[in-house]
Amino acid sequence: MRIGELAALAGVSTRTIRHYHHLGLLPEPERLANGYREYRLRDAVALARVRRLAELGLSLDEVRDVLADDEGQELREMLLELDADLAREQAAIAARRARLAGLLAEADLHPDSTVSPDMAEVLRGLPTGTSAFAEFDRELLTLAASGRDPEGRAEFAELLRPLTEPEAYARGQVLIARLDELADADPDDPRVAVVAGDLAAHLPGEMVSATLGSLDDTSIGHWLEEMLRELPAAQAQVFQLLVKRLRRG
Amino acid sequence: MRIGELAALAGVSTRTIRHYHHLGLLPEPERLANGYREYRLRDAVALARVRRLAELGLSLDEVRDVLADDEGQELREMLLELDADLAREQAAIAARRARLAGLLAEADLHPDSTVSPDMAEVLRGLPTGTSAFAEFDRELLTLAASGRDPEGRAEFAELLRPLTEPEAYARGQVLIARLDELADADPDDPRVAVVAGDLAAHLPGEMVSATLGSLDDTSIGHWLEEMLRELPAAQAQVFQLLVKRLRRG
DNA sequence: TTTGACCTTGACGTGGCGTCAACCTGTTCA
DNA sequence: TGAACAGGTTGACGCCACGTCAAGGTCAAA
Repeated sequence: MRIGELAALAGVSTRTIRHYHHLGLLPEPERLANGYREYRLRDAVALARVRRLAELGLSLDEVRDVLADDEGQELREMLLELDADLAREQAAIAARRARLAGLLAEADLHPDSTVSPDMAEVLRGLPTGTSAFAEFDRELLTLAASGRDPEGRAEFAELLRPLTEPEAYARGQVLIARLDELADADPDDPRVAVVAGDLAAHLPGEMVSATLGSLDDTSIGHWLEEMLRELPAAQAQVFQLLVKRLRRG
Repeated sequence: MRIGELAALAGVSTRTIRHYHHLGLLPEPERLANGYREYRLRDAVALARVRRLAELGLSLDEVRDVLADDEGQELREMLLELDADLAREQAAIAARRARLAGLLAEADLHPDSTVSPDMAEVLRGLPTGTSAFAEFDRELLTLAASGRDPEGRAEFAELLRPLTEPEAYARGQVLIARLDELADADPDDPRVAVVAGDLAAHLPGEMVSATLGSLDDTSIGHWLEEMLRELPAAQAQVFQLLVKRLRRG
């Protein structure tokens, strides 16, 4: 039997067979006078064994180990380990499909659909285009949300939900406008402290405590520092004062 | 923010970030005077988007397509396709785990456990070591079984089950011995036809019809021809006669 | 005689980075 | 001051299970 026949019989490519020879998974058979490999029944059986193990999901290295191992011990261990791997993979795929289902269920095809549906709703509360500060806020929130797992994002969106209600929404628009007015102001401008105070009053209590908790994580605190450097000095100062004020209670 | 900080923030390696720059998934940020990349908030947001899409299972090429696409149309298509892929993968993994469970449930750790449990039982009916013909038969059966899917193997083993019953088992041993005696015989030896006839009578009717059906497949017929060339001439002749006789009814 | 189907070896491509290597920069500690 | 150390830079190879050329040799059929 020549290599093409064996390949057709086993349902693999000739390249695959030669690959297995190269890896030592399959012994090289006799050669005919013209150099062609001449396969016999035992080669077909050996190839079928390799394929069965490979199709179970073992790597070719593992297949070699199993074949080299005369007792079934190693095989059993590998199969157990493999089953555990597959179970994990299965769970991961299920989780991904769940997220996908959530995204697909949303008819909303705005680019923001790459954040979770809940977050999309929150972000719509921010004015677009007109306000540099709102842009900053949007990015901060998007980033903060995307660092969490799906349920974490839902919780996060829940913390922010009070800001989407009509009354709070209107106050939020005003605050954003007042922050934008500080774009060119001095950090010592008296309006800075006032806005910081109003902002502190505006934010939902639960959100504040959750945020302060995570700010105690030094890496997140450091990261916020970095980000504030992108804001005009007075606006950054608002945030500094805000954090101080919130920490005090 | 430098690359290490961004990497820590996003939960990826610096290598990953540079890789995304290379692929054009992430714009190269400004450089500091020393050549270091200086990242800003928008880069962190962009990276988070790439990661979210990649973690959903899109390839990086697909991520690039989605990012380049301003409407959500392409994203929606990809997500649908992706979900179908994941569903297929899920089914494949479930099938593999089912096979694994079957193998693991068998306490039998003999090397033959790489064939299905049913087949292992059938193969135990063949004498080991003493008979070259039995060895051939074992290989043929193993190969024939391994070319099928799990339920196909179960059906196949079921066809062969009559041969494992005590009476048929004893007759089988005798037939194998008689075939071994033909190892050095001439193809025209009168015993050849006799053994072929007894063999035809011995094989289960359902197995015969199923086998003849598949032999009409030219590739399988050709394959059997190849395999018979490994047998001593008289034994091969037995098979040729057997097939002729069975075909006639 | 030519075509066409097969075979041979060898080498590069795939994806998503990990992991060197070889070098530069900037801070910190003795 | 110097040396260590923790960053950064580009570039190149490694991984896995083969797919896919490339550049030929072999053999049966038209």
